[in-house]
Amino acid sequence: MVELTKRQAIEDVASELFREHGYAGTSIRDIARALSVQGPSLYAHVTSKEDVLWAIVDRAATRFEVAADAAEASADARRPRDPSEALAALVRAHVDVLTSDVDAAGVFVHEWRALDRDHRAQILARRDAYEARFRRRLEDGIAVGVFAMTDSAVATSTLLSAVNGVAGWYDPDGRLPATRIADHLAELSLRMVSNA
Amino acid sequence: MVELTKRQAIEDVASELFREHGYAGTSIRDIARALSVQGPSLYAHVTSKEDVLWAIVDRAATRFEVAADAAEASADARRPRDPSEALAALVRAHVDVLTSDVDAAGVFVHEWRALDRDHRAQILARRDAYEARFRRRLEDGIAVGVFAMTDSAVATSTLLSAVNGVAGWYDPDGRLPATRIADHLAELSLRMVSNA
DNA sequence: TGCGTAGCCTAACGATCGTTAGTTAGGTGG
DNA sequence: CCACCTAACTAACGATCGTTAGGCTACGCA
Repeated sequence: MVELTKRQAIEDVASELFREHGYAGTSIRDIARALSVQGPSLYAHVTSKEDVLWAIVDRAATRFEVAADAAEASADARRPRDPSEALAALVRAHVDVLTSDVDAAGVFVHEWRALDRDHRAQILARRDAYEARFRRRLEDGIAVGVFAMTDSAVATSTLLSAVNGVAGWYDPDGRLPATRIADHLAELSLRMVSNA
Repeated sequence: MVELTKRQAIEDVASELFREHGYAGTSIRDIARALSVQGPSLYAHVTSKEDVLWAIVDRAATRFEVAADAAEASADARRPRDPSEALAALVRAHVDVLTSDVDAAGVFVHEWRALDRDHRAQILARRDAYEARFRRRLEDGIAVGVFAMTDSAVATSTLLSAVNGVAGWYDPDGRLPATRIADHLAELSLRMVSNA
């Protein structure tokens, strides 16, 4: 076991199981079994099953937000007012986070519905804010003339669906290294919205 | 009740619930309650819960396949050996099927993991064959020089993730009619893979 | 009028769910 | 050596799961 704390080990194995079988399709005892422990033993480290889901989703969301902060800051410093550069940086950052922990990212993308009302509302608001970053860059590009699309809202959703799709097939031991995939997705994303 | 048979009514309401809460997160009694009926009453029309999921997924898969058949035949008849035309037709057909029954399509896209071994293997094989149609058109386009991309496998997966994303936000009563969305997705898809 | 039968009902089965309570074993510091 | 604490354990709770069995009711047709 490479984890520092038992709590972290629980979240890691829960991420894997939640991603494979879904939150509702995974029992506390399933998680415990993967850790060679009896079900009720987990409650020494965890207050509820939903608490585990929330920890995973919250952490993943934060990692996406922090990576996007860094990407935008660096892109704006390197080439100010260049929407292509900014969008490419956002996409690469997103794919980096995604590939660095596919399980947690997959849970973040697909299992937020299972959160309770408050947590779900909270995560939806953050997801909206995150999407708005991408849309803003698209609209900057339209204003400058480097991007063109029929509807920026549809394009934003489609772009994020495209990049999130990586969580569905990325394999850490696969043919393509993560950086190559990030570059590729940035290329596809840019072409998708670029003017002519 | 607009459905012809009770069985169809069950599948319709099950599609909605499976899409919203997932297969594992939906009980037989949940489905029955939505039909104002007691849980066990459903077993007069259904042999198991998995049987309902399989009916929904199988039917959705068939609708995608049939629509793709028609789209490719018509595109090849109208403009033979035009990969752009063929790809656009495939994308439009896909989005048409998706928007004509978002619930069933959403279940097909996300809940196939919950199928039992045989059904899951069956659906994965058909999904691979379906994806291969898109990839073939991409590679045709590369050969002719109208398309260009680093990796056709990655581009195919990304393209299908992008169009499947529509299932996540499409609203029949929303701002955009389905045909407009299909056109838009075709536009974005074509630009994503087109050569310069 | 009588008979099938279609479609629902209630009762109940064993299994499993998330979770609580109380207990035990093993290691650490005085 | 003993007190303590950590982290696991077993037992059990009420609820709910998918599913089976058997009965009641209302309608179609002779």
